[in-house]
Amino acid sequence: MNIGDVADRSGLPAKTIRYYEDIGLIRPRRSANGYRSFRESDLHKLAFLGRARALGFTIEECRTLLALYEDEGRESAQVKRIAEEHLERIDDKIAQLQSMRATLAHLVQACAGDHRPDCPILEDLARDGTGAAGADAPPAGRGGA
Amino acid sequence: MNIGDVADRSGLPAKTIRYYEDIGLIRPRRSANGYRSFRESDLHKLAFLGRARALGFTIEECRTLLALYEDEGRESAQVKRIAEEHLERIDDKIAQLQSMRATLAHLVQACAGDHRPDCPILEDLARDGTGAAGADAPPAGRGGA
DNA sequence: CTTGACCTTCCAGTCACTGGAAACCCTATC
DNA sequence: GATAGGGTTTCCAGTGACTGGAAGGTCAAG
Repeated sequence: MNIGDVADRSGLPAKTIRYYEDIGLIRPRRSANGYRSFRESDLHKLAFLGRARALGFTIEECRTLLALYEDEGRESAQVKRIAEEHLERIDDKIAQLQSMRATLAHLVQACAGDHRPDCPILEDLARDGTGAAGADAPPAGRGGA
Repeated sequence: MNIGDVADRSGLPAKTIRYYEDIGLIRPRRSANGYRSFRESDLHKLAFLGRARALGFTIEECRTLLALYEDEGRESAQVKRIAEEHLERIDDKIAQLQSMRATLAHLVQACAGDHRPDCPILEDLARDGTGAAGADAPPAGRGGA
């Protein structure tokens, strides 16, 4: 198979497949003309990678998962640990986005959205929290990170 | 104020503040010794930017929001539109993460996580979905090798 | 005069691609 | 044989929003 075929069958862009070869995730052979020549096993790996990426695993995690997949002597605990860590990351991200969402939705709802300049959204963004107040100002750590 | 002061008071790293100057978000003056010299208004802008970034607005959106903030003749509708678009992006992202989360949580739950190699997580990642099913699969034997 | 904290610029790296240029290869048609 | 059109190759550069680090200038204290 040439790269276009595996791109079609794996759903990954040819560019991405070349990139995956670049970083050593796959090692397709070469035909006499210099074209990459993919075997079914390469396609299989690429599909694996595509699904792992779709679940949000990083490239390095994908590399590890692929290695575990090919290691008959793996322990499922190794795989599970990676997945659990990733799950935690996802949960953190969701929480962060939901917090953003709540604040933003509140502001959007409060904004008239008409021709007048008064805008609660801008007012909130511009509110003073620089510790430049008269008294001592405790740093109000607000959602970030 | 020097950059360290505004960094402390805005909560932004000095590196980020320099970067914001680089891309034209702020324009601090310079002291005779070449140091950046920040006024209260610069600090105010940086705090504004910090909060907008914490809500997930892109740098370009921040640039626009800042311009609107300084434009007395703005219409709140302009601000609201930006915020609403961003809110939609956030919702999309949350949905995507929740879908990942659901799949992953299911797999993690199904995995024994012990010393044995059998692993539903790997099995799922490796499941065949390459369109190479047993029935009609014309060999794509084209070109080279 | 030295120390150490602060500041400066510039370059490179992050992550996972993505776009584009210039050139080569292969097949089909005229 | 020429040409057109696809597919493929490599390499370079850019994305977003910083972040790390090197090499050096500035300043106040001791």
